[in-house]
Order: sequence, then structure tokens, then C-alpha cells
Amino acid sequence: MPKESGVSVSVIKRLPRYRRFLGDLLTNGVHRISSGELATKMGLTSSQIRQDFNCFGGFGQQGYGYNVEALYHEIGRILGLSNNIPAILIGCGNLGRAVASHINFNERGFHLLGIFDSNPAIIGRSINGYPIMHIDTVTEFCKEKRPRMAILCLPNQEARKLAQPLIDLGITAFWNFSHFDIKMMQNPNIVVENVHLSDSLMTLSYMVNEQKNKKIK
Amino acid sequence: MPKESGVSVSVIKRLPRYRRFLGDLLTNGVHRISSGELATKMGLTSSQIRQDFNCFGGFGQQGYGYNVEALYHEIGRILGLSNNIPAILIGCGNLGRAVASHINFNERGFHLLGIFDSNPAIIGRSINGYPIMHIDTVTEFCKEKRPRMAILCLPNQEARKLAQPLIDLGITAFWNFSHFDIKMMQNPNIVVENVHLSDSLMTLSYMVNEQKNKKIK
DNA sequence: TAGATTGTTAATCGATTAACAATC
DNA sequence: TAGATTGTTAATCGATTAACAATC
Repeated sequence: MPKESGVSVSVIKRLPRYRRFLGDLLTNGVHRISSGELATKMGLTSSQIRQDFNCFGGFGQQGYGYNVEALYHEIGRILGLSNNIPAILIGCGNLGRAVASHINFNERGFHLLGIFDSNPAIIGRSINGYPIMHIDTVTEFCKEKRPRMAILCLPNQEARKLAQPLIDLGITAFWNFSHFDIKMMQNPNIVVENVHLSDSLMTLSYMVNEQKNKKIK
Repeated sequence: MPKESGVSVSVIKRLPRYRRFLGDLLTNGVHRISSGELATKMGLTSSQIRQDFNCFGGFGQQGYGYNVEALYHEIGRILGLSNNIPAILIGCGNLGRAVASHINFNERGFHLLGIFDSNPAIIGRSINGYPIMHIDTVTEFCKEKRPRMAILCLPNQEARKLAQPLIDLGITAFWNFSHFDIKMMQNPNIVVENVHLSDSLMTLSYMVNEQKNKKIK
């Protein structure tokens, strides 16, 4: 049934938002919805919604619409949210701590095994139940526990140094909060999702300026 | 000279990354670069680079290429990075604290005035020099200090409650870390930049799954 | 001047929207 | 059956890439 191969990244990036809206509907006791209604709610076109859902095989029904609960779970399945991919977090500064305590990894397809940092003062402590270990022990740890994903909450230079060694230790996916462009590295099998907060803020800066210009005009 | 109006958001979103690479070149003492060289470095096409830069009026020179320093500063100017837009941060949980201490607002076009939260235990303290004030005083504060941008590090429901009152108080831009979709609100003059960390992680979850499927295939 | 590389126009590619026949 | 709404094909729109004349 599922024909998931080769679905474009634009579609994938919309799935979490669809799921969010469907979750809200579910909470409000809505059991069916048409692409038209959902489109209005989400500020999209009904065409786009039908096209998007059909990338994965039709789970609507003509004349009826979509079953909210089925669709919600289907999207979760497509995203692999019940897939406990073992992960490690590297860098326990402000950002690393926030990510460790703020994100619900288990509900997003991952299982966080632990946190690594070089600051001796915090080794042995834990955050949100995740133990903080010394970065020097990460090699040993990876050989034993085989994490597949690494979260990089490190400065540029340190991320640059660590990326290749981590790949050599079996890491195949990065959630990258550093400014180092991992994608530029040789290995094409590595998947990377970047969160460049500063870039995001600069984009906002541009938009605020545009806003001003419009007012003047 | 600048013809910045109506530049597409795809182009704008690439500007911070260009600036980052140009900054690196500058650090390494490189003074000129051709679109071809930069394309190789960044994994883009030289065509795209020339198209992008030309959205803002040609600052290259035929037969020579681009002056790295001039281009770096030009991009900063386009993004409005020296524009101290007054901003407030709302929600001083893990994420809010990380944003307040991790982001260099001054170098990104903003000036953070202070932080608001409802937890009495932390009111009066400060983070990274920014005072923490009670959320009940935000109305008064906005009337006096006139911030234009608000950073929302709040749960869904609280963000939903606060968005419209903040707009009424003169906020015209949001850096939104909550899951509430501010864009869905009536006012078209409001600009919003969303940082949906959970969505980002779910996208990564999907990609890791695809990775597996490919190996099996 | 000759070589290099831009700025810009044209061609291609992909993503979004519109239209409508299929069908519940 | 009639009405509604999907799934899917075709049309449009926008973004990326290719090509090349302009020019430093």
C-alpha cells in the first residue's frame, strides 16, 4: 500500500504540521474532515492537501473525506515516530540542556541514551534523567551502545572536529545546532537536519525591515 | 542601487549561509572569489549564486568575481543586522533561558530589552544581563518601551492567549518557538519566523527511516 | 587585446493549483 | 440515486539551471 519512496522533502516537512492540526481536531472530538475544511483551517489549498496525502496512498474516501484519527496515526507511522532510534547529545551548554529537557524524544522517534560534555564540573550529573558523561568516553560508549543519531549542540569548531569521528563510530544522522555545515562532507549516506537559530533570526530581521519599507512606501 | 523589493523568501533564507561562508573566507584572508569557486565550496551552482546576488543589484565585476569583504557587509546590510529592533522574550523555561543566553541579538539586528515569566521565584533575577520581569507587567512595559518583536518560548496554549494582546500592544514580529500557528491570525502585517524544534526532529526521524529502507532495497 | 567572469535572458525542472472523472 | 469529495491528470506558476553576450 505505502508508496513512500521518492516523496519530496517539501511534502515531508509539511507532515508534522498536518499531524498537529489533526491532533487538535481529535482532541476536539472531530472524527472526519474534508480536504476543503482542513485547507481553510491551515491556510492551504485543498488541492495541495489531497496531493500531499496521496503521496502515501489514498487514505480518504470519496464523498466522505478523511478519518481524522486514522490519518493522524498514519502520519505518525510515515514519520516513524514509534521507532526508538538510539541517539546521543553532545554539548551540554545552555542550548544542549534546553534540548535535553525540552524535547520529548520518545514521542518523536528517538531514544536519547545520554549527554556528553568536556566540563568536568558537570560529569556524573544528569538532566531530565539523561546522564552526563565525559566526551573522552564517547568512543567506548558508541562501540557498546551503537547510537545512530547525534545531536550537536557545540560551537562551530568543535562540531567540525567531531563530525567525522562520529560517522566513523556508526552515527548516520545528525540533528545539527552548530554552524558547521555537515552536509558538505564526503559521505552521501549521512542525513542531516540543521537548526540554525541565528540564521532564522536574521531572516526575521530582514522581514522586519521589509515591513518598515512597506509602511514608508 | 538596491532593488530589494519582492525578493523571494527562498533567496532571503540563503543569505545568512552566504554570509557565514564569506565570513570564513575573510578570516582566512581571501579577498576575492568567483561565483564558481563559491559554488564548489557551498555545494550550489554558480548560476544560483549569481542570480541570488543580482536580486540586490550587481556587486560583482566581470572578469574578476566578487570582493569578499564588500559582499559580506552588503549581505549584513540587506539583512538589517545593524538595526537594533527592540525585542522582548516571553517564557523563561529551559528553552527561553537557552535562547536568552545563547543568541547574540545585537549582531543579528535586535536589542533584547528583557524577559517575562509568571514564575515568582525567578522574577528580579537576570539572565545574561537581561532582567526577568513578571508577565503581568508586560502591558505597562510595552507601552513605555515600545518593543517591536516578541520571542515566544511558551507552551501552545499560553502562546495562543498572548499573541493578540501583544499585537495590540504594538508587536509586529514574532520569533515563535511555540507550536501555536500565529500566521493563522487575521492581521497580515505581522511577520512570523517559526522555530518548530519538534517538527524538525520528526523530519529527521523520517529521513533516518528512509535511510534504512534504502539499505534494505 | 585575450581571458575570465559577471549580469541577464532563455530553458528546464519541480512544486502548486485547477479541473474533473471516478466513486463512495 | 444524487451529492459530496476524493484521486489524479493537466495547467500554471515559481525557482533553479544553462547559455551566452556584455564587459572588466
